[in-house]
Order: sequence, then C-alpha cells, then structure tokens
Amino acid sequence: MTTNLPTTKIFKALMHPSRLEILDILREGEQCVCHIEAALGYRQAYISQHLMVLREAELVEDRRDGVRIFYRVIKPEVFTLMDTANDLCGTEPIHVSHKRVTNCPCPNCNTSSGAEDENLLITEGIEKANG
Amino acid sequence: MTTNLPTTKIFKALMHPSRLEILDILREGEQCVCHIEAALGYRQAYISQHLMVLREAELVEDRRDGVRIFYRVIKPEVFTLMDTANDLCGTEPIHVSHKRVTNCPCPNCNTSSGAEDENLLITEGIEKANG
DNA sequence: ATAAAATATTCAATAAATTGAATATGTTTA
DNA sequence: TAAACATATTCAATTTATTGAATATTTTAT
Repeated sequence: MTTNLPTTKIFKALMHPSRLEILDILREGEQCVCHIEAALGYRQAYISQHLMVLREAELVEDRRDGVRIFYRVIKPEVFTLMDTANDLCGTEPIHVSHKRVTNCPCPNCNTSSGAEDENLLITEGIEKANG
Repeated sequence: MTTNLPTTKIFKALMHPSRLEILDILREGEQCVCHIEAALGYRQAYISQHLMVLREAELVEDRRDGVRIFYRVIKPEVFTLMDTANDLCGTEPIHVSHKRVTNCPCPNCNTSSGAEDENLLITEGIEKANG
C-alpha cells in the first residue's frame, strides 16, 4: 500500500489556522517575524513554532538580515492551494484579521515613503482598496 | 484573531494518506465502498471511517443503490487541490497502488463489456496506458 | 565583554487524530 | 421473519499535534 504519500506533508502544514494566517501575511512578499507578530498578535514563540512547521514542509524559507529574520513563501502555488480550498468550502476569502499594524518596528513598516503608525494595513486588497 | 478559518477543514481532510488514496480512486467517478476496499486492501471499517471524515468535510457525498453505497467527489476542485499540492512537493503524482482489482463484486467491475477478474485496473492513465 | 533585541528551540501538559475491535444498521433474498 | 451482505458507528487505546513556559542562540550596540 502506498502509504506515505509526500503530498500529505503539504496538507498537514496547511491544516492549522494560524499557519494559514501567517501565509496570508506572506502574500505581500517577505516579512520579518516581528511583523507577523505585530500583525497577528500572537506570542513570538508561538509564531516561531508554526514557522518551523512551515519550514519543515518546505513551504517557506528564511533569510537573516542583521538581527531580524525574514520569511517568504518558496513557491506561489501555496496561494493557489489556499484560494482553491477557500473556493471549495464556499466561504469568504481568508484574508487575515484586518487590523492595523501599529507597533511594528520592522523596516517594511518604516519605509521613507511615510509608512507611519497610522496608515499601514496588513492585508492588501480588501481594506486598502477602500482607503 | 480570525482563528477558526473554515478552510482548514478542507486541509485537515486531505491530511491523511489513506484519504488521498480514496479520493484518487474517485477520480474515475463514483465507486462503491466494496470497490475502494478491494482496490486499496484496507479493512472495511477503516475505509468507512475515512469516508466519514471526507463526508463531514463535505468533500464527498454518497448515494445508496440497494445494498451498496456509492461515493463521489462533490466538486472536482479537490483534484486540482491534490494535483497542485503534488506539484508543490515535486514528487510523482499520487496515483494509488496500481494493483489489479481482482476481487471486487461491484457492478462497475462487472459490466457486460467483459470486465472480468483478469483485466481490470484501478487507476486510469499510467498503467492502463502501457497495457 | 556585556547587554539588549529578535528569533529559535526544548520540554512538558493537553488536546486531537488515528486505528483496531466490536457491534449496529439497512437491504435483499430465501 | 431470518440469514446474509454491504456499510456505518461506537468505544477505547495509541499516536501525533498543539501550545505554554522556560531557555538558548545570534546579532548589534555600548
């Protein structure tokens, strides 16, 4: 019996709501852990644990820049996967809790282009569209 | 925090190798439990338990015809999902253990078109192609 | 060299999924 | 109605995943 199908490792990794939220944040491109933390409001260790699972499933990879570590999705098909699953269960798109990131010290949140406390949104599209 | 994303229920259902095998058998269209049993070689109750999970995730539905119950995939996007995940992990397509179904008494395996013990294959494509 | 910041890892407790064994249900045939 | 067949359900034991708490690691600034 073909029992240990490697495909399951992908689904296992996507099985957890927090991990879907994390991936959703990575839709915009790479983000440092502190950003994910600020965006989702979970404990640092908790996020790090989930990032480990995603890493082990080879869905994300990381890059260190000084003291922070930036994570990014390796292949964009993950998003296809998430979107298709979403379709399939006929509910609203996943886009994560659309609260503002007010306390993120990372460079992405503090570009020279005036991304100050007040006007940075986590998710693209949805809320940004009606800004 | 948006914690209970319904999308995860789909991934949870797809997380198990036996369930992927079952779905793979349903690619060809509806099949009765006895066929799945014969094709995969698992215990009846075991298969039934996994079918229950798939049913609860609303990925499959069933229809009774006399004493047998036929299962089918509700929306073909599940297959897209499986294929994309497969892509993503860069391994061979999932297509289930290609052994012959030699002992299935179901009508699908016993059509008038001479589908006898000897020449019925579980999976389309792969093996059938080089018959 | 020390301290502080950002992140990772380990370990233990808890919760959830898997699976085997036994049994129940619904259908057909005698 | 009883027996046989196909399938479903329940329950308990086991395994695996989650998660909180504590701690370790790596880098930068002093």
